Amino acid sequence: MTNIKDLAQMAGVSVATVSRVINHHPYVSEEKRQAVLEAIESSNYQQNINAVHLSKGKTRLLGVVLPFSDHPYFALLLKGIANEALAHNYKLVLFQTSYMESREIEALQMLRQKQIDALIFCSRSCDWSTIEEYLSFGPIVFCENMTGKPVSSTYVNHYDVFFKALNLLYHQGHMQIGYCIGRRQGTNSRGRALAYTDFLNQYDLPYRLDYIIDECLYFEDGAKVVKQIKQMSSPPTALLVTSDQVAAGIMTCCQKEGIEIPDDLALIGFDNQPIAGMMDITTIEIPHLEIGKNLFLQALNGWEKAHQEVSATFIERSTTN
Amino acid sequence: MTNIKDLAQMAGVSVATVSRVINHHPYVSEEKRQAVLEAIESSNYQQNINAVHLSKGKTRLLGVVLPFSDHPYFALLLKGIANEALAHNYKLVLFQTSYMESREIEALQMLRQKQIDALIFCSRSCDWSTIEEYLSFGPIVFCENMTGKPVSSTYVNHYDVFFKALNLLYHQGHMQIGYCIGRRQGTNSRGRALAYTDFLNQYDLPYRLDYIIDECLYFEDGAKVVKQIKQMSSPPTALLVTSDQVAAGIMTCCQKEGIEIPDDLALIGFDNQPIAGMMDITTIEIPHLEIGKNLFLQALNGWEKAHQEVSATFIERSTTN
DNA sequence: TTGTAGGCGTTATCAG
DNA sequence: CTGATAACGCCTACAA
Repeated sequence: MTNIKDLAQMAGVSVATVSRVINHHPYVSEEKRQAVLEAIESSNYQQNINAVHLSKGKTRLLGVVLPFSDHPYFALLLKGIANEALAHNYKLVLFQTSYMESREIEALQMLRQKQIDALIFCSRSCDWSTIEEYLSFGPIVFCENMTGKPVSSTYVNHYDVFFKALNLLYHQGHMQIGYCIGRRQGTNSRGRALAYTDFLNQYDLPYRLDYIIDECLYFEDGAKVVKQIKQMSSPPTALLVTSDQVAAGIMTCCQKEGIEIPDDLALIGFDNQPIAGMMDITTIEIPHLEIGKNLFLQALNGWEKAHQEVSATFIERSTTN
Repeated sequence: MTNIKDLAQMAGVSVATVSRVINHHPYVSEEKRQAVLEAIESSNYQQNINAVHLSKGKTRLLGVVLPFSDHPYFALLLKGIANEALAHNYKLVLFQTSYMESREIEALQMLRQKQIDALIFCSRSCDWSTIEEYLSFGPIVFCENMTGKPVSSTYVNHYDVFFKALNLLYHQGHMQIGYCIGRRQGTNSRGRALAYTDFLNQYDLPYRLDYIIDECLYFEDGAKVVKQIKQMSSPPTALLVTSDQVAAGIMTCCQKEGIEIPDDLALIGFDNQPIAGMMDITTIEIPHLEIGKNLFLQALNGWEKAHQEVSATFIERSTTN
C-alpha cells in the first residue's frame, strides 16, 4: 500500500504538498499538482481513511439505533435518514437492538470512542439517565418528544393525533373504541395511552383493558387481533391501529370471518403506507422520510438543540363511516 | 480526553504496560495492573478506537450492500447477518443502493480505504469486472452463485427451485403458468428465467411475454398483477410469485374480484413469511437467517473461498390443488 | 507557494 | 515482566 510519503518521493515534493492536493487546498503550483496527480495515478494510491479519522477526530459515520429494520415504520425512517446521509456524504452504522438495552449501550459506546460522529435513536429502551452519561461525547438525537432535555428531537405529537382520531370515531357514533399498538413502553406509546384515557374520561366511557391489544407490528398480527375480538362478549366497534400493515391484516381476517367493515368494525390505520391505499383503509399519514431527514440534519448540527414537531394528516377512506 | 500516555504517567508505568492491561495481555504484575486500572477508573479514560484501527489496520466493521431494507427478503437476510455479527463483535455499515451502481462503488471504496474489513453483497447491479478491481482490498462475499470466481458465496439454486415448482404445477394440470418477480436483472432472476424457458421447452409450451410480471416486491403490487391478469384474454391458471408478500396481495385482490384460488388461479409464494402462514399460501421456504449467518462467516474467513448452496423447502398449503 | 516537524492514540517489536 | 521506540498514515501549524 503506497502512502503519501511514497507519493511525495515519487512526485519530488513534500508530504504536505501531497496532502494539499489530495484535500484540494489552494496554494499549490499547477506543476507540482500535476506531478502529484500523476504519482497518485501510477501508484494506484488509496488514502487510509483511518489515519484521516485519527488525525481529524471525525469519521463521517452516523449511528442509527432501531429495534428492527423489517418494520415499515422504521424502514422508512431509515430510508429518510439514509437519503440525507447520502447527500452529505455520511455513512450509516446500523444498530438493530430488538429493544435490548445492551445494544443501545453498544451504540453509545461507539459514540464515546469516536467511531461515530453522532447517534440517532429512532426508538429506545434505556433510561434518560443512561443517555445522559454520553451526552458529552457527541450529538444524540431522538424521534420522540424530548423538549426540555439538552438534545435535539423530531417527533409526532402522538397524544394529539390519537386524541383527535378518537374524537372523530366518537362523533361517528362509536362508544366502544379499542386500539392496537406495537408495544406499551416508550414515550410515543405512553403518549397514546394517555390520550386514550383522557378521551375515555372526557366522555365518561369505561376503560376496558381488553380493548388495548399490544405486540401488533406486522400484517399477520391482524389474525391475533381478530381472534381476540371474536372472543369478546362486547367487542369494540372501532379500532385505532398504529400500523397500516396490521390494519390490512385485520381487514383481511375480517373478510374471512364475515365481519363487515366499517359497519361491524371501523378501522383507522397509521402511516399511509401503500397497502392502505390499495385496501382503501382510512389512515393517518406520518411523513417518515421528512422526519428521517430532519433527524439527520439535527445530528449533523449537534451543537444547536432543537425540538421539531411534525404534523400528521388524516386521510379518510372506506374503513370509517 | 485522557490517553494512554496520561494513564502511564498517572500509574507510574510505561505506555506499553498500559496497553498490555487494556488488551488483557499476560505478563503484567498484579501490582502494576491495579495501578493502571485505578488510573483508568479515576480518569474516565476512553480508548480512541480510530487509533486502534490505524494501528491494527482493522475496524471490525462489515459492509452490507442491499437495494432496500424494507423488503422482507433483504430485511431477513440483514437480520441473519446482524445476529452473527453481534456474536462476533462486529458492527454493520449499511449501503442502501436502490440498485444504483454508484452506491455499490462507494461501498467498494470503503473497503479499499480500509474503513470496513469486508463486504457482503446481498444483491448487486455492477458488473463482475468492477468487483474484480477491488478483490485485493478485502473479502467480498455474495448471495448468488459465484462458483468459479475467486470469492465466497452462499446462495439458493433458484434454477432448480423454480424448475421443480413449475413441474409441480404442470403435474397438477396447469399448462398456462406465469411468474412474478422483483426485477429481471441479477443472477438469481436470470436463473429463474432460464428455468422458466427450459420448462416451457421441455413440455413444448408457448412462451408468453405477458405471463412474466416484474417489479413485484410488495403486498400492494398484487393489485397490479391482478389487474394485468384480468385484461388477458387467456390468463395464466397458475402463478409462481417470488415473494409471499406479493402472493398475499394477489390473493386479497382476487377475493375482491371474485377470482377463486386455487381453482381459477393457483399460487405459489416464496420465503415462507408469516403472512403466508396466516393466509395459508403454498410457498417455498428459504432459510434467510441461515444464509445471512453464513454470509457473515464467509466474510470473516475471507481467505478461504467457498461456495455454499442452501436448499429450499416446499410447503404445500391451500393455494395449490 | 513549499517543506519540516510534531501530533493524533495505539500497538508491537525488541532489548533488557 | 517492563520500557523505549518505531511504526500506522495523515494533517497542519509554523517557518521559510
